[in-house]
Amino acid sequence: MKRDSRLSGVLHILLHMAQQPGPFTSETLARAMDTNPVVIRRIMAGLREIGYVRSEKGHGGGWTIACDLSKVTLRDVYAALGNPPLLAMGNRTESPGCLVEQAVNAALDQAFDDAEALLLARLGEVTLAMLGEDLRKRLGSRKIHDISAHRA
Amino acid sequence: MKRDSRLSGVLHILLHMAQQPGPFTSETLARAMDTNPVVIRRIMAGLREIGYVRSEKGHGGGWTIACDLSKVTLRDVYAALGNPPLLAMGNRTESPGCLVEQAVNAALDQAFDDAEALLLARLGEVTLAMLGEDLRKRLGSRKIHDISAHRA
DNA sequence: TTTCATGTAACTTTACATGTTACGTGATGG
DNA sequence: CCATCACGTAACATGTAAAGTTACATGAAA
Repeated sequence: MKRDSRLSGVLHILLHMAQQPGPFTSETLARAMDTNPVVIRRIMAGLREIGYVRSEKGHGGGWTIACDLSKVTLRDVYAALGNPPLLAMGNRTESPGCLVEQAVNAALDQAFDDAEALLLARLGEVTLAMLGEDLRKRLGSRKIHDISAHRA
Repeated sequence: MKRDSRLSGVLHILLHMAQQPGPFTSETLARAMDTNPVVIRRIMAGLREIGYVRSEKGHGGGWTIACDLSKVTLRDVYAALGNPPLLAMGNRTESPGCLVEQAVNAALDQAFDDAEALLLARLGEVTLAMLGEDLRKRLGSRKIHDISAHRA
């Protein structure tokens, strides 16, 4: 299975956007992320519906952050993506008639559920603002990289 | 990505085998698991190498449990499968030059690593013998299902 | 020496994230 | 008003990995 990197991707985008005034076109963001504009629009669609970002068409259009970064957690962003599966493993059959399989599922589900809960809790502890803070530390004296400067 | 169900599958097999004396052919196990004999051999291969099960060719051959069920944990079985990925999500780039992506990775890795560690710990707490105990409770008065009875 | 059962390679199928192409919608600016 | 820009979205292509299938070799038992 290919690993789902949408959460990683969308956070990358948001953090870039938070570093300088927008709006940003899908085209610009795609160049910075080394991917396709349509992919950007796809993973941003959920955030737009919830209102974390806004998008404008036409000249001077593009994407803009429309939320309080200190109020939105990584878990919120994950939810905006539609809560995709977190674990790469699962049960063979979800509601088996076989008692043996029921026993196996019960044991695995306990471990799986615990791990999922912890992961979601951890994501819920980190806000986008905290991510931005951490980035600022990493930047140190270095100048911020203007993603709009990328030209084909 | 399709969900990996090998751990679920191999546990199902082991638990079935623990309920009655062997050996069991891949054919028989495949029928009970509603899958293909080759799939059985594949997921059992790792367990054989470590010595949790043995396999014999020819007449009267098949698979036999060759370990102390109270000594082998679900984590051990998982390891025997080759430690496949646990999480369905990951970072876009593992060693990014972009500082923004580094900040994102750092935040996500912390959550990911914690969740993986917890999952492995939970799997390490459960032995195959404990699974068998749980199964016996679920069986209650019911008679055990003889998987060898399946006939095409 | 025939039959049975595993061992394994090679191929097909399925599922899903990602990438790409094409075209529609609406906003801006001349 | 119409050409351009940028998003919205459907449709299709690609890459990857698990699961399923076929084929055949190896070795043990009757």
